[in-house]
Amino acid sequence: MNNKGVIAMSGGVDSSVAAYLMKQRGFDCIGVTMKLFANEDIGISREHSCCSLDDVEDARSVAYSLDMPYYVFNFSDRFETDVIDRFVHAYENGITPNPCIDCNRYLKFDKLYMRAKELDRDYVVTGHYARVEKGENGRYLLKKALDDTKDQSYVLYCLNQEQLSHTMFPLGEMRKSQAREIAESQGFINARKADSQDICFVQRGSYADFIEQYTGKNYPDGDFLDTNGNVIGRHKGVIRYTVGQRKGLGISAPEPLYVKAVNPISNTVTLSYNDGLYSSIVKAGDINLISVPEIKGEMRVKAKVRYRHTEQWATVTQNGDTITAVFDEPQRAVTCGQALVLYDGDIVVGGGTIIEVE
RNA sequence: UGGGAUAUAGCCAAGUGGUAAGGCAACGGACUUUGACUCCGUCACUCGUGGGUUCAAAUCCCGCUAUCCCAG
Repeated sequence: MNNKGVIAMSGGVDSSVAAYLMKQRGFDCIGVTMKLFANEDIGISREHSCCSLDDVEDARSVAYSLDMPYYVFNFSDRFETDVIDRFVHAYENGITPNPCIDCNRYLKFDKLYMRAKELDRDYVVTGHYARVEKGENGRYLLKKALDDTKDQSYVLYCLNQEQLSHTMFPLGEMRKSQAREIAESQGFINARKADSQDICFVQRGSYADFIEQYTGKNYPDGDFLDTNGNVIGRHKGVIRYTVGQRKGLGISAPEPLYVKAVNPISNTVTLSYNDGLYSSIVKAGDINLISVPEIKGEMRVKAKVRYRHTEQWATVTQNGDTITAVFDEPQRAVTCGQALVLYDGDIVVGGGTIIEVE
């Protein structure tokens, strides 16, 4: 292991501070911004995205002030195939993707990691709020950030042992406010920049508009169904709905209605009242286990079914490449395509993509 | 064209003489490095329509219109 790293710099505060901290620790780092999508030059400005080329100047400025070499890597091909296409296909199939997870899995900790190796650099460094530690059992552990209000371990559950052993998250022990203070004291141009949010490649308008533009397809109207199969209205195309959604249904009822299921085959969307949205059994596939090589028998964990979900007690079992979680309490609007991530205290046990909900 | 009932916001709906509740939907904002959820805010100078009574009418009276039901 050498002490050379590649810092993924988005142009935001966090990755800038991460770069600063690596320098403080005496690492030899270069700053890199991944160019992930095109169409930057047609006047679309995106202030709050995590990886827009508009942010390149900020990243470059910070790298310069840290006296750190800085490059832009064009990963837009890979981003299109591994993030955008997956995103689009998911919605077309009535499931709800989390593109941030794919971007981490395929871009930051795969493509970028490979590039780092080519450059004889052992570490990929990002501004994520999470921690990596070597466990007593010899495995590298992914742990929650100390600042649990900013914890991002959920979107990192895909990292395997090799990746974790070559990953550093300098902000994992830090509070967001501290990061801002450092950026401020260093005079970083982006010290007061707003936190990023929303899907970075959806420039403006809704993700559904993006999908229609991107594919050139038209997703036809169809029926809204109640839980008995009665037609109660018309939907505007299956890609515009996700389980648990309330807004935009346009149907008045005694109580708010929510999307219970999206069925692209029949081109229908089933609606129910809030009561009908709860489920206890969640099955996930395409799993990645971190703290243990496998789950033997039943394991008590806390689990999350979406990024911003407080962990809930569950009992999990593994069956090959799938895990099944039975929650102590039914969970609301568990959605296929989102990740099921398991925690043992601060430690990420592993996770997978939700493929079945009962 | 006999009888009865009902007309309040996009939808449902309270309000029977004292100056238009509430829910749903919609819209706006907050929250949030995924989609959602949630929270906060806005949303009838007006009660089918034309008259009348009254200090005061969505509320009472008369005509008209529309819709529904029962009879034919």
